[in-house]
Amino acid sequence: MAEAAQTISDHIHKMLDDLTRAERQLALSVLENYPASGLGPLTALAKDADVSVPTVARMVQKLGYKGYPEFQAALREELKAKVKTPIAKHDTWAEAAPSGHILNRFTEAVIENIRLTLGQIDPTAFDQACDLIADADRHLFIVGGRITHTLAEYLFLHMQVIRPHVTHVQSTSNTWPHYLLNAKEGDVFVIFDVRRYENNTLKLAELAHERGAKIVLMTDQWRSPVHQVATVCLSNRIVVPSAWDSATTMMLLLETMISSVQTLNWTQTKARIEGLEDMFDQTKLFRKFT
Amino acid sequence: MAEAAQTISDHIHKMLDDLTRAERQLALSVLENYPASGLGPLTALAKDADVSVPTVARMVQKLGYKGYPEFQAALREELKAKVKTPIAKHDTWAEAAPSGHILNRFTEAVIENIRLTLGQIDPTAFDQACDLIADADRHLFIVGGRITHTLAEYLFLHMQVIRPHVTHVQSTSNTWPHYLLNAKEGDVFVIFDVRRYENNTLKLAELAHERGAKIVLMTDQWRSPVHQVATVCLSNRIVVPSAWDSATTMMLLLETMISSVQTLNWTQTKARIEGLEDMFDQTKLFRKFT
DNA sequence: ACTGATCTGTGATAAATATTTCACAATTGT
DNA sequence: ACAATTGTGAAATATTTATCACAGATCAGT
Repeated sequence: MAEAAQTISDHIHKMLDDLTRAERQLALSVLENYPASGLGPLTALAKDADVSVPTVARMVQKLGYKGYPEFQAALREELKAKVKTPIAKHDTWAEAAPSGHILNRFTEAVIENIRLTLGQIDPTAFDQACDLIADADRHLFIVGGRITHTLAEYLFLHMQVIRPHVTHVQSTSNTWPHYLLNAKEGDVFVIFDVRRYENNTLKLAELAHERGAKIVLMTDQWRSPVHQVATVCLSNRIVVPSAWDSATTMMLLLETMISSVQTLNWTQTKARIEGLEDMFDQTKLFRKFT
Repeated sequence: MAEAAQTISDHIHKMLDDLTRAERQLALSVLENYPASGLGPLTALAKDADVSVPTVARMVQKLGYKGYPEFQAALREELKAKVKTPIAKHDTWAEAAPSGHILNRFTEAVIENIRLTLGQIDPTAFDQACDLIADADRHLFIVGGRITHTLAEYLFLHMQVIRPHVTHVQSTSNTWPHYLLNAKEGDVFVIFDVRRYENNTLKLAELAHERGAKIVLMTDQWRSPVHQVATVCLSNRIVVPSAWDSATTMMLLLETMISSVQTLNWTQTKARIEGLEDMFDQTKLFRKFT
């Protein structure tokens, strides 16, 4: 046990580079629900990680143990030690960092934001927003501000794959009035607006509303003035220990929305995705992953 | 084994009265450092509790298990569940929605991603990354791919405020070689690369590495090939119930990083922020329509 | 203090499982 | 096409578990 004070989890993590693919797959599986999985029989672990028995035997030795039983014994020792420590509270997310470390403070705040945001969300409103966004008969405009335009673009990138007739508008640009000319009754605007609320965005929203468009607003807990003309308003907690606001909660909601919308018209979407993947493959834009 | 609802520890406690002296002695030893001792071999447990082997076998059956292995399996299951529990107390995040609703399923997955990502992150590496990014003497290049470029831009927007000499590079664009010409030894590249990994990004990273630049890599749990030339590699869990991967965990890490970097050179940053705010006000960039 | 019933440990053994290791084929990446 | 990796199936080995008979210990009640 020359490996000093580091946990086996650390050790495995450090060795990750020296492991081959199957071994790494196994290692990640061990870490997945650590340490329980490593305490069962070797064969069970192999099946769980979807690798062969010899692979497990090989990796354990590569990690420096004489055999699987010795590895298990080490795990048990660690578990025994860990339980004894009264700091078993899970307020440390990054276990290797002190609880006052920014990693833990920030994560704690974000989780709290998520809890509060989700706790007061109206599932009906959420579903309604998804329905609107999924409806390919409506042109979809996605509007972001100075900071939020990255979120808007994230949504745009995905919607572009899922459905036709999507436009990304930046409210800080002076070209958005041109886009608005094309908007007709029943079209949908997804608008991002958090403090400090932007006048451009409000103006855009009002004009869109006048033209009979539906508005889905993604805002913060104090709600942008846009909410007065919004059909659906989803408000997020965004306060974190930082000089900035957090977009993480909104990102979560956004991705949930993307997942939901995609499910809603999967049949129509599937072909689009496959076509796109083919095109990417053909142009070799990406490297095939395995 | 109908006692599904309660923990094995509880169960043992309850049975304590029905046990004989040696069995009780054994049971207490099991509870002593629970559950580690029960996960080793039967003989070890017997010796540990200072009872005989048959006593262990007898007690296990008295507890209602078919044999010692089954008892161990139950312990492992409980351990597995327990590790997850600190967060799982929020069975339903969106209280108004059924637990099967996508809002709850998705959030559950993201929280799990966060837990796993933070759990295996190396705070030293994280701090090192922050130090590199905070160092105004090094030019900072931020590189994103097709999807990740929104994250890259999010980082860029903030870094632009916090420090000078920041450049946003899109690896999918064919203009990035021009940026690379300006990179000199000691400069820092923050590179985003998740599956499916992009060849352009890898090429860019390799060239940057050759020029002596430091590379901070934000990638997924399988790690982009860029990690071979990276100074710091931060890997994130990204799997969610969706056709796409989740960027939420990475966003969290990113914002934590921004917060940390900003704190590191706050004195230098403060003036920049104030100056910028003034400029926004003066140019009325956001008030055109008031 | 005695008795009888119950509990417990010993040592041995058979049965069951788990581990380790082969050689070789299939697969993968370069 | 070559080298490295990985899986397969099997067999040998090692370990663990379950159980037995029996002897000693314990204890309650007389």
